[in-house]
Amino acid sequence: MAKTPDISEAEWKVMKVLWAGSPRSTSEVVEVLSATEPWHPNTIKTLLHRLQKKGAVRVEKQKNRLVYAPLVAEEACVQAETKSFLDRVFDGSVKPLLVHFAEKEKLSQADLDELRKILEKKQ
Amino acid sequence: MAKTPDISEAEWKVMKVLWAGSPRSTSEVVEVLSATEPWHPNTIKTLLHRLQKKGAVRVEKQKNRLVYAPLVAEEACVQAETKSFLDRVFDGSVKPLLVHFAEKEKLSQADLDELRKILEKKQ
DNA sequence: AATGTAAAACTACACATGTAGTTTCATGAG
DNA sequence: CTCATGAAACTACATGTGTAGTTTTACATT
Repeated sequence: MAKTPDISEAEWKVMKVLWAGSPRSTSEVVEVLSATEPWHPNTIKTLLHRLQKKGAVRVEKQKNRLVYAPLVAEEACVQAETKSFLDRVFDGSVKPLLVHFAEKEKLSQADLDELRKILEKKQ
Repeated sequence: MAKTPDISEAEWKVMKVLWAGSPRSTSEVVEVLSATEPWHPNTIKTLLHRLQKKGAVRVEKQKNRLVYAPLVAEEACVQAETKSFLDRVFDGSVKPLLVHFAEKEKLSQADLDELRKILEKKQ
C-alpha cells in the first residue's frame, strides 16, 4: 500500500470526518466539524486543501462544489502514527508500551475483559 | 507535578540521554547522541537550549561548561505523549488502542505472555 | 601576557502548522 | 441579463522544528 503522508493533529480531525463517510462536500465537512471544533470555515478549507496536496484525500468538482474523499485508509494511518509514537516514546518496542498501558492507564473492567478475550483468541 | 512541556521528536532523543544519566555536560550529550544520530554538534546544542527555554531541563554553569539535567520526569512525559497520541488517533479511549495493538501489531509470544500476566495481576 | 581553541551565545533559514483574511468566480434568483 | 451570495482560490502571518553557520568569550598553554 502507499506510504501514508504525515497528518497533523488538526488534519486528523478532518480525516476522521471523511473516514466516517465520504464523499463529502466542503460545506458538509465544515458543518460536521463546526459541531465540535471552534474553527473558522476557512480554517477547515485550508486543512482540506493541505490534505489534498499531501495526497491524503482526493477532490472532485461537482458543479461548482468540491467533494472530498479519503485516499489513504484509516487503518494505514493509525499504523503509521502508532509506529511514530512507538519509536519516539518507547524506542519502537511494543512491550514497554503495553506494560505502560496495562499498568499506568486506567482500564475499566470491561476493557480488561475485552483485552483478555483478544489474547485468548490470539492463542 | 508540573505540566510537561511539548517535546519534539528530536528533543525526545536528547531528553532520553539526560534521563539515562544526569547531569551531563554539553559535550557529553553531544558525544552520546553522535553515536546514533547524524547531527551536527550545534544542532544538539540548539536542542538543549530549546529544552531549557521550555523548562524541560535545568542548566548549570560549572567553570565555563554547561551542565544539564532533566526538570521533568520521563514518566510524566510518557504519560503526556501517550495522552496526546490517544486523543489524536483513538479519540482518547484506551480500549481501541489496546485492541489495535493486540490485533494489528506483531506481538511475540513473550509479549503476549507478559501482557497476560499483567492482566492477571490487575484482576 | 598573548593567543589558539573549545565552548557558549547568537543568528539564520526553510518548511510545517494553526488560524484565518481577501479576492475572484460562477450559479441561482429576480 | 444582472447581481447577490456562497464557494473556491489565493494570500498571510506567527510560532515550532530541523538543521546548522557565525561571532564572542574565556581557560589553558607557551
